[in-house]
Amino acid sequence: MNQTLENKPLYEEVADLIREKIFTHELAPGSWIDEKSLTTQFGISRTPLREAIKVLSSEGLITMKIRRGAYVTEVDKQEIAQIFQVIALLEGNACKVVANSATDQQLEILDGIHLRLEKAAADRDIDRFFELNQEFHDKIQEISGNRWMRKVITDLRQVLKLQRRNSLTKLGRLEQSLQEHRQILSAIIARNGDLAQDLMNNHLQQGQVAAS
Amino acid sequence: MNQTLENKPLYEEVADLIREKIFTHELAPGSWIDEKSLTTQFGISRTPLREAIKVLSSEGLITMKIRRGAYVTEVDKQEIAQIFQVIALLEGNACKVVANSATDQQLEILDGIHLRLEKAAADRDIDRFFELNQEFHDKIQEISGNRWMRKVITDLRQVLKLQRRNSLTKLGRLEQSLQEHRQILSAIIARNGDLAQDLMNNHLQQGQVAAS
DNA sequence: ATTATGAATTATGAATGCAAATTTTATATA
DNA sequence: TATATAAAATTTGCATTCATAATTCATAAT
Repeated sequence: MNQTLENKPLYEEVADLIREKIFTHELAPGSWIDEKSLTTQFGISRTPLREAIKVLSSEGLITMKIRRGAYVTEVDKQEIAQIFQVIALLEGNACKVVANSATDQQLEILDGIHLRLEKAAADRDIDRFFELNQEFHDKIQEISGNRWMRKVITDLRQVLKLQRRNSLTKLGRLEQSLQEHRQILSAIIARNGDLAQDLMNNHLQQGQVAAS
Repeated sequence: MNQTLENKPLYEEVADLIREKIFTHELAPGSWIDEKSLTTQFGISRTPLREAIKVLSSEGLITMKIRRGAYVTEVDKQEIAQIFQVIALLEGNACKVVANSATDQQLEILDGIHLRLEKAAADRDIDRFFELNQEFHDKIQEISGNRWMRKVITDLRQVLKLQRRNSLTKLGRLEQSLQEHRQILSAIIARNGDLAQDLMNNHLQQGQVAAS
């Protein structure tokens, strides 16, 4: 009966907080992680902090140097390109799976998200656009149903977020991106798996170019 | 001048040790990780042990339950299939890249590994066969040059190793596997990227079937 | 005999303590 | 002034300690 009501272990909350700091560049790539500073900032001891650092390290967000502390990972352009390549491959495949095997109901949900995405774009509501853009991609992965692929994509996207200038930031690219989403969705609804795959793959490769 | 000669931080060594225990099923899937037992076994304190556990947890090898310890992850058949799917997709792509852009020298190295693989198979040297099989796959990934793809594959392969009955264990499958490697290598050497991709993809999907 | 209650034990999560290594600062030497 | 050296301060890695939650065990009630 006693369902553990507890929230989260402290080290996970701390990991979340540090992730935020990294993504906002309050902790910029290459910068040193000051344990003492963070413990006083969070009002905790070093133990859960160091556990959090280890987690972030194995996620690739933090790089540890032996006996000289932890640093925010720096990713160069080439690595960004490599990560995009992997994500494009995986999300492309997810699109194919969705096109080939999603239920009509699922496609309706996807269509709904896209509709709201169009609306946000029309309203020039950038934040909402980003949010729904993410939701669109997420939903495709969810429908495709491969938990592990999803985990991989999530982890890699996280590493991409290390760079400040993310894709799609330019308004022009936004318009282009929307156009591409339309095509992807059409291909999926038309049950054209191969086309959907190619389009998504291309869509993500485009994003990479825009980011550089 | 002072190149840090130090080996590894303790928590990493401990993580390696626990990984071994997990792969040999000395710590079987679902079993509880007894911290006290491990600390006495390794002659260390709980701090580095718990850091190691956190790392293994974010690798997916260990699952933490709040306030009730860590357990070796159990993966069901469906998840194994999903992981295989992702690996097949990635390694297939790696093959394509290699076929399309490897230097002749690199192909010779690959050919050399395959030769030794044939030899091991002829000698019925199973251990050596496994080793070289792994090396063949690794080398393809190395040549394809995508560091992040490699990391993803390595991590996923690790999770696959949670199940005892791995692919290729049957001798019959070994013969079949060798045959498939031959074809893959041929396609690569023939610079037929699409074929190489399909063959590798298939090769890995076959492995999955054999594992079930 | 079976279930419920509470005390004793054990395990987890987190803070603190300590030794060794690194970095910084101060001082001496060329 | 620039460089080398030594002392001081900081930081890291790991061990230990402590509070609280979970489990086990013993006892009592039905």
